[in-house]
Amino acid sequence: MENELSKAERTRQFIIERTSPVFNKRGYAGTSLSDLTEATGLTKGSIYGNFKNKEEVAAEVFEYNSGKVRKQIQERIQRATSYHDKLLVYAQVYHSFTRGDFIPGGCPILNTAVDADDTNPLLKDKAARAVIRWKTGIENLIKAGIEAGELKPDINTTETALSMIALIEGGIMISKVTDSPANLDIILASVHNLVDNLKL
Amino acid sequence: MENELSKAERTRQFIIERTSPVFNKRGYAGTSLSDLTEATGLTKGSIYGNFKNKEEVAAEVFEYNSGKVRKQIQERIQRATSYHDKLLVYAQVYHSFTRGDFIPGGCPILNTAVDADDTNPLLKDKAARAVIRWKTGIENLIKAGIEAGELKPDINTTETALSMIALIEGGIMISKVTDSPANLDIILASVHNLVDNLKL
DNA sequence: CATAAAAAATACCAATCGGTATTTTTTATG
DNA sequence: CATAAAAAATACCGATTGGTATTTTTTATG
Repeated sequence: MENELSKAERTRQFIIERTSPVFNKRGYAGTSLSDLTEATGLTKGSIYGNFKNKEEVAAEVFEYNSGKVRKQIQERIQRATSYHDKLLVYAQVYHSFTRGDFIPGGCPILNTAVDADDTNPLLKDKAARAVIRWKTGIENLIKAGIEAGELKPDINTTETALSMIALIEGGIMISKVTDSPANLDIILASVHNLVDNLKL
Repeated sequence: MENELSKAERTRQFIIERTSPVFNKRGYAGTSLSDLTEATGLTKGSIYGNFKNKEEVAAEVFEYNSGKVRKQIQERIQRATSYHDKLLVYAQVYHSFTRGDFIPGGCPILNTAVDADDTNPLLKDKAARAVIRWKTGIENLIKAGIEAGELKPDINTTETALSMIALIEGGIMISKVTDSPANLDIILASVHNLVDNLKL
């Protein structure tokens, strides 16, 4: 085997990529094996040769989708110079997310959390870890901004982080269900304002 | 027929009440006909004698669940005297919602919106209307509070209403998936603060 | 208390569900 | 280019899906 990725690994990746919008739109119970064969052009035998079961595909699809969002955000945060601008990234990226088809079906964390919290412990745990990782990331940015003398030293970091995430996720839900990207913009303006108020 | 409610109407109501937690927890696709017969103790024939299909049960269950939440909130808002206190109700009621089993499965608007927005137009529309009704209700409270000389006259009512809803719904998602009611409390403190800042 | 209507249960349907065992095809390598 | 291993397709499984037609039971009323 000369290739950097084995055939099996490439097919796994192929299945994940092709089925990722299906799981994100239809949820775990709403996605059937025939949805997977249809999306990939492969047969059930081939899919079950590469994954243990439907749940394993869904789990890897979640990692793929949430990782895609996270990397995009991280990239923009790294490019931003001030901590204020880094935090503002969150008020900006979701604007474009909801318009184009960067992630068809919307935020995978929101979708998976709501889909799985009463039904699928594995997926629920993955969604929970994604939320906590996100929260910790924001908290660390705020703390670093405070230490850099850029942000107010008395900020409640946890409350700020949780509120930013809640605003964004709630905003995505509202804008998607009402078919109104403008509703998300309005809520993102609220996030923008919240971040502005952190400045010294 | 002497009774105020016909037998058929009583059975319909019985089916709705018994299956409401199932739909709210498992979602539309995740709820099967046998879940419905199990929850009610009735047979498929009986259920289909009272409802056109599964979708009609789910639709009425959503109205039942969301109406239950709405009525509870309306009651508390009516009891509050100032507009400030009326708005604060939103920062208070969800505290208890997430703890006890007032609505097993969490907020039906959030659940149905995320569950249905890419799959079921009927349920999506019902969830959207519930969101818009909620938003309008908050906007009207703020406007009335301004006219009463109780709140700042330059409040962006739409932004405030949408942000409150987003915070609450995002907060419910976060607290449920992380199994941490405390996370919701923290976010509700943010809602409280937001409402306080509306005061003159 | 007979009777008719309404409601619920029974019995059934084709289609699809998630999953597996086996066969065929593709792939890499000596 | 033969060969063995890996991957994909085929064929199959019992169970369950949403839904319906029919029969039985319950209910209200004259």
